[in-house]
Amino acid sequence: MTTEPPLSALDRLRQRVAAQTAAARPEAPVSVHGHAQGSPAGESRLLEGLNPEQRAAVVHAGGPLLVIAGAGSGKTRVLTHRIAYLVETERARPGEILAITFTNKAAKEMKERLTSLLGPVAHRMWISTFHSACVRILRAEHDALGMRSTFTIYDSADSLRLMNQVCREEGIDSRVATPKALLRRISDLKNELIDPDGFARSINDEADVTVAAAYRGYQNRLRAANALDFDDIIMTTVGLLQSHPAILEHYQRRFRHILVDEYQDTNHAQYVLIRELTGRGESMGELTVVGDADQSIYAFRGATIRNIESFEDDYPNAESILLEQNYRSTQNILTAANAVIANNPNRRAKRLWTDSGAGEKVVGYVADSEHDEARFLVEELQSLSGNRRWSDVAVFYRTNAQSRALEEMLIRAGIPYRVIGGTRFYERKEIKDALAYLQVVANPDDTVAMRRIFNTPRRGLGAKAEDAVALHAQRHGISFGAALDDVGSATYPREPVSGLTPRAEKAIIDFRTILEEARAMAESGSAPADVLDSLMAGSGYTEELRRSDDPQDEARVENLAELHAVAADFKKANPDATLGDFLEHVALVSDTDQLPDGDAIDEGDITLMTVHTAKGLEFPVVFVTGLEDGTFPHMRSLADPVELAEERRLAYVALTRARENLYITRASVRSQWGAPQELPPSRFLDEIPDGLIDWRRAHSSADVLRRSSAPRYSKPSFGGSRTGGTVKPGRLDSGTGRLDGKTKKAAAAETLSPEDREKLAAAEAARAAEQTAEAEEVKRKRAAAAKQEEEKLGALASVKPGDTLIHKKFGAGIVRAVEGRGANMVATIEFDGRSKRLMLAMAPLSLPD
DNA sequence: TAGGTGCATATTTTT
DNA sequence: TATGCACCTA
Repeated sequence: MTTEPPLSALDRLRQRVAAQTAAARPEAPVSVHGHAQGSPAGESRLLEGLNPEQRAAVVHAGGPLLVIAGAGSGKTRVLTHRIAYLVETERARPGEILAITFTNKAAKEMKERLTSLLGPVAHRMWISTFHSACVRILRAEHDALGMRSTFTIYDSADSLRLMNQVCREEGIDSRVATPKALLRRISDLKNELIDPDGFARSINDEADVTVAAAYRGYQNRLRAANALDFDDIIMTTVGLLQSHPAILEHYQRRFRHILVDEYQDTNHAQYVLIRELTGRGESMGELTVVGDADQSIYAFRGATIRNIESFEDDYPNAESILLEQNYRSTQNILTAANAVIANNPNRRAKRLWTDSGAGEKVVGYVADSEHDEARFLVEELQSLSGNRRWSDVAVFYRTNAQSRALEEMLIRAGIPYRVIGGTRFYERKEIKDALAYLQVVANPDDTVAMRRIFNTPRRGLGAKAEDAVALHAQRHGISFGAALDDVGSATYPREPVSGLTPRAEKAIIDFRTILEEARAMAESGSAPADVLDSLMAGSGYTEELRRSDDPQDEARVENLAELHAVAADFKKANPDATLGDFLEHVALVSDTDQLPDGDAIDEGDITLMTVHTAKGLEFPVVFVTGLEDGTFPHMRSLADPVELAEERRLAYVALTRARENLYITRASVRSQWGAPQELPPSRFLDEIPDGLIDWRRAHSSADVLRRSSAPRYSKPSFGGSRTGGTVKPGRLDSGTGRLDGKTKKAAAAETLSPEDREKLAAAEAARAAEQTAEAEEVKRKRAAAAKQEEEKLGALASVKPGDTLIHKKFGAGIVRAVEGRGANMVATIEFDGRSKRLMLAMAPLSLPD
């Protein structure tokens, strides 16, 4: 990102013109105004090749502008060209521009495009996500907030830990209100800009009293820890601007031009933030928002389509421009997508079209199982392999769990792939631990991080020691971290922490020393990676992982090495960066940002991701899998028309990612956590006109059996119904693309030295011997368990809705529903107002006497 | 206090 | 299926 692109003819011209105009007007160093080479006289090159609507959006001046941009209609092009055009025509200086995106990746892409259009002056613009922009403002204005600039950003896992603490300490019964549900509520409140006081005033039922207490307790603790959660970042910024007119004016003056991408995904807080920054009346800044209500897929996070739908009411003199011409997909793909989205009620009519021709039909396949679906995918990939690069292909699914079956088959076929998202790097335990160490170094008051690592790795500090320190902290109104300073000796007027064994005291003092050393390093400007090393070595964290014989811990060491590399890279890209900057980067950057950027890959891998992650991307070949009612649309949306509409928009997003070839597949039986379930076709499939689909297989085996009035409950047959096309592993060149975590491992195994390989073999032999001994024991145990289970199942197998069962913990409950069979039988049971899904084989359930 | 076991819980989606 | 928490025991 820091390397500058090579000079193009345009660049050279730009520099020459810039030199001329700079002499006349030092304010505008980059104007290419008036240059007319290769374009109609007097016309900017930035308008070339735009259709009339796009052009209108680029040149629009004056009042607020709403660009409704259908999928693939050249939205990013319009945004970047509009910004460049503003600068070129001298209506704006680069420093006056604030462009907001939702993802770091989109921001990065926009920066790159603008740099290539305008040159390095693009760096003077603020092009960032809502969250980074707000953090930047908050760090600059921390004094006005009464916070230290070293504040920590809590991710949802940190928030959850903190909420658990709140529940424990405030005596909130976590069965009445789970910490997760409380956080959900609080997040909604923050997105609506309602603070604890505001909420307390509006309470009207008993349950809200708990929420109010939790909210207040949670917020107080965040403050005490000098920390903000994700939602706070926006809400606090809005609060800051609203309560400090001088600061607000400063930013209003600075950002004369505000552009917001994906406006349909803004929530109320973000909406207000933009409104405040834009200002009103005479001095109002120029606002451009771009979005597509049909692609709003983040309502669950507080996004509201209302913002885009009522833009014209919010800004009465607004102009709207509709971009319907699609430059991405074939007409068949667009017609399919249009047909699906047309089923959503109350939407503003919009129909994408293209002049690029009908293209191929959409290919459909009905599989018997998720394995069969994966096999179809692999077979198609193999037949494509001659004329496509792997990186042309993307496979989408509704939920991350679905990637598993696909991955297994891809591995078997030797097709290189990468999974975006899933178990995120930064959510791994060892990474969170390591970051907690760094966080505590940067912000000693960060209680969540401090308590996380207090006894990690184990240093003999258990609950007792932790309680003693926490009590001391509470008694003196200081943070947990500050309380550690009072172990052994203390600063007047405080006394030393009491209630610690000498052993615990020693352990704490050692722990403190490690942190102090690291803090000294950080303050003297050491690189974050070096601070990390010092902490991991000093605390014995890496050592403990290395000694462990859990194979997972080996991967953990590798992950820590990866984190080290990330820190080193960051330092390289930002030489002046502090430890705090690194932590901020990590907190605000998602794994989605590791998506390969277009041309950076040659052969590459195929890409697997959720539909949400796919938003904003495009691929020549797209597989949309799992089109079953219950999978996509998701189970939880089936009963609610509002949620179902969001699922449909999600389907619309999925279909419109495809440029040339679109595949849609479903599995008639899919196993979700163990139990196979038969699922009907997705309603979205029915919404696609039949003539558009080339069905390779239109019915599952179960369908066929049922039709020929075969016994209803024959076991669904897995695969086997298709002839030919057996998978031949190794038939394909698996590509020289970059390696992801998985392929890397395989590569490592191949490059082992002979000695290492011998060692490996010996270790494996020893393990095998051990295992045979263990296996006997395990077999015996398993037989006993099976017998027990069988006895229990025998008693419970006939349970049906309406029956009463007794649970060891929850007491008597009424069975509401029963799913699955045999060992996988799951019952939904209602206990005293709370309903639980329990596995009959596992749960401590018994029949009433 | 550590380590084992049992069991509940989860599968939406993310800055 | 896999993970993580809560409880119990050594």
